[in-house]
Amino acid sequence: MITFFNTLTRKKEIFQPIEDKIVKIYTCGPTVYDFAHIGNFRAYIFEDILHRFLEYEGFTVKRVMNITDIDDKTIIGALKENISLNQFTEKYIEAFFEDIKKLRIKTDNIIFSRATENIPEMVNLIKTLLEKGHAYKKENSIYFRISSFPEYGRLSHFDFSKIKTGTSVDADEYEKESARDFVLWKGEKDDFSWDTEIGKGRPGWHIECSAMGMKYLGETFDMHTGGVDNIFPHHENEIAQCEMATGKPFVKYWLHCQHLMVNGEKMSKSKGNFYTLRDLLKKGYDPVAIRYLLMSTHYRDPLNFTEKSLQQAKNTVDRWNDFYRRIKFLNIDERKNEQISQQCIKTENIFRESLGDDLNISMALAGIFELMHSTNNSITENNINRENLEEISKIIEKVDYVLQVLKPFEDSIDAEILTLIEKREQARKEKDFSQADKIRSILQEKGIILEDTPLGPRWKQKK
RNA sequence: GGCCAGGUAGCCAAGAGGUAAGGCAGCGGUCUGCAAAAUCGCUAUUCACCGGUUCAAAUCCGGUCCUGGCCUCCA
Repeated sequence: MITFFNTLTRKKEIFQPIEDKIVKIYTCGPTVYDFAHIGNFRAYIFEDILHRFLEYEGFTVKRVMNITDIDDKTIIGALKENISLNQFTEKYIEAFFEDIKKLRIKTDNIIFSRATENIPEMVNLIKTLLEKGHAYKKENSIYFRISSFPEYGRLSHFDFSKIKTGTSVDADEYEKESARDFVLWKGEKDDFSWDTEIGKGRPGWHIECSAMGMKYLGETFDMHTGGVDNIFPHHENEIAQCEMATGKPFVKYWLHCQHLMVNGEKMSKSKGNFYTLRDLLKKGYDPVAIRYLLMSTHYRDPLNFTEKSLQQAKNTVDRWNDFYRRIKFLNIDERKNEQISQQCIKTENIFRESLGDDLNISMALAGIFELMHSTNNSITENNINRENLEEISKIIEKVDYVLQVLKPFEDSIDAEILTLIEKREQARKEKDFSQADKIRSILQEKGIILEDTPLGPRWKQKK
């Protein structure tokens, strides 16, 4: 059984996709006007875990992520640099893909959909809304008429009769019938316009996700995700647009992840308290550790980012990899340990049940640590055989499809370093420990860490 | 003001009526020529606070305090 917390009902619900074994997910993606910060990536990592877990559970996942390449910020950026919108957004799109690759966020089986490539779909949706009387034209812009959707506020659980309207009113929105009405189509006011059946202009923000979601996933689909800051107004507006246009429910499950905090405050561009992935990599942090840190707190809890936690995450990831390396290269074949075999089965069950419980990752990880613990114990007690080790590495590899913390083994090494390792072994045999230690520290400076095992020295790259 | 999330050891973090998982760091022991890795042991009578319900509460109820978010672009 899989359950997810649905923002719509504020409850954990049993997950039942509309079509058996197929899950259709729309995930809100980046606006490509700058490098994404790690708060943004927290959301993408959460979605990545969700996606990978559903695949792990045997679902076929059909997923769309939008790339918002037309909005005020991208336009301002392009104007500032005096280049075309495409030229401007292209470099941030590229950067985005570089970054998510480093964070091991999957890109296969995902449709990355650019707003600028889906203008006709948006125009069609707006046309439908106009025809049905849920939208109206004022000046050259088109607005959604909220009064025609009585359920407005269902997702955010706002009672609009009790809420004051926002104070800031956009200059091009003064003609709205009601202050809450939101723009579907912004009438032409600069060069960034499309000439369409509904007039010259460009799409509003909310319409793009609706149009692209329905284009690829249908009028009703399983899941829609994003950060909690998208609940209102973005996702609320999407529901309004889609359900008024199609007369059908838009999305079954809404999942939202909490913010990444810095010094107790939301990490955001406007506050200036953000780290980009690039900032952290420049400081020498390991992208896998960053992934681990961002995924190891439950997605619905706020996570306070500190470099100290990042260091902790790095140590944990190192331990994980040390363990994996250990069992892969261990040359031991004593008697089979039935308890370990049992525990392997148990570990996988815990992993599945925990992630199936609204992605309880702490619990899932704890299960793996228990297995590591017992395995190490069994190794010390010589109570383990090759078959056990294979069972264990199989589990570790399997869960790693979801977690993505294992690193490839270093398979090549300089001949020069190899010679140094041999020289040190020779020195140790001759009990010339000062020479041996000297070589060891030289190697360390070169980023090679030595471990002396009963079976001879083992080396690893310093991480 | 309305709505929402959260407050559990030095740090991170599970648990949601049955007597505090796990990780990191630290300390002590084993192993080692010394390290590293591994391992063993120790590290919250207590879960923001105050009442209440119960045989039993970190978990339920009432109240209080604190932090953050949304209500305007935002993952």
